[in-house]
Amino acid sequence: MASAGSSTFSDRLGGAPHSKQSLRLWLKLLSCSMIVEKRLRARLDADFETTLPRFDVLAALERRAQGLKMSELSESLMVSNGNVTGVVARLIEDALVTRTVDQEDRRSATVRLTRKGREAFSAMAAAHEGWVDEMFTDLSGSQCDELMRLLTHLRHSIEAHPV
Amino acid sequence: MASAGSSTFSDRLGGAPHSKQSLRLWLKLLSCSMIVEKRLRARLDADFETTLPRFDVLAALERRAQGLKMSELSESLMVSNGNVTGVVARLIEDALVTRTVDQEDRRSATVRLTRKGREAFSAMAAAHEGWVDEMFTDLSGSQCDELMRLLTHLRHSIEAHPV
DNA sequence: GATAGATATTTTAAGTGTCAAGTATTAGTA
DNA sequence: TACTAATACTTGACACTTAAAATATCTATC
Repeated sequence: MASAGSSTFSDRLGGAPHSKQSLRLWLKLLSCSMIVEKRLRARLDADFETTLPRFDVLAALERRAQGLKMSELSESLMVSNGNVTGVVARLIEDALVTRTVDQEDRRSATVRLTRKGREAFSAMAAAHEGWVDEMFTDLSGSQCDELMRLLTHLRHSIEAHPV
Repeated sequence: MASAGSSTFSDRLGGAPHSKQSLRLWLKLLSCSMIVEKRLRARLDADFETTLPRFDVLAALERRAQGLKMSELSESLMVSNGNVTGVVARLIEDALVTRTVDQEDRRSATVRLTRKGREAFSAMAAAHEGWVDEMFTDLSGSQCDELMRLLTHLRHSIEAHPV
């Protein structure tokens, strides 16, 4: 009693095939994340005249007083090396970070927050947390937990199935 | 018996305050969507020598045989007008779409898939659906449903609370 | 020590994205 | 009809993004 094509059991019960369901879920996930991202970008621009990538770099640095190498930054932010070069260059212009060539290994450089950078970031971070909290307000604590659990599961699935 | 700061009931039971929980959830959501997006971009590039924005434009057009205005495209893709201009220009170079000035209103133009565009898209769409399905494989149908339900709820929350 | 290969980063070229300003056209109105 | 305002879109300036090539430096080996 094989079913046609690649469809499975659930088809015959009127459910969409898994691939269609996955696709719809992916589009929903993407749209949620795009909307939130757009909001955050707009607020960072309006309230702090800065951008999300700049904020992300500051956030990564804030967690490490001893600074981060360029390559650690790009790995932690999941972006390319060349990308970080540009963003950091603009942060240096604004005196929010410093870039020091490592004397043990002169190929590599360490990026650190300046005092001004730390102060600017702490104001932004508080506002950022507030914006997210506001947007997520209608999710109860247990709904957040459940969503977190399912997304963790999803990430495992993604990582277990590199396409 | 007021709690300190802006924390509420749930704090005292050892849970994180809602804002921290929201923030963690947001970062998880973002990372899932970034990973999937990166995978899709890489596969579109490797298998079809194209990009996600191009694919998105073709997908929007494929649903409407009569074509879409530039402004309908930009609204449907949630990007700016100027952005669509560039992507469409490159699709025209590849003869995947046409752009026709409307004779009733010569300010506006309609973009349509060519036969070549339709054929190219249908191959890409099938592959795209397969990639997503593969990455989401470990989510059961009911987990997909639950995730979809929670994300819909989240989107309502976001839209009800414009920051 | 010289030289080959590995590593850390920057540079380059092309695409994507925004906003603001500009252009062309249409619609409304005195 | 002429003038104003609104609309649809493009252009320009800048930021972000990537992959690939280039640069600088270090490491290992002969």
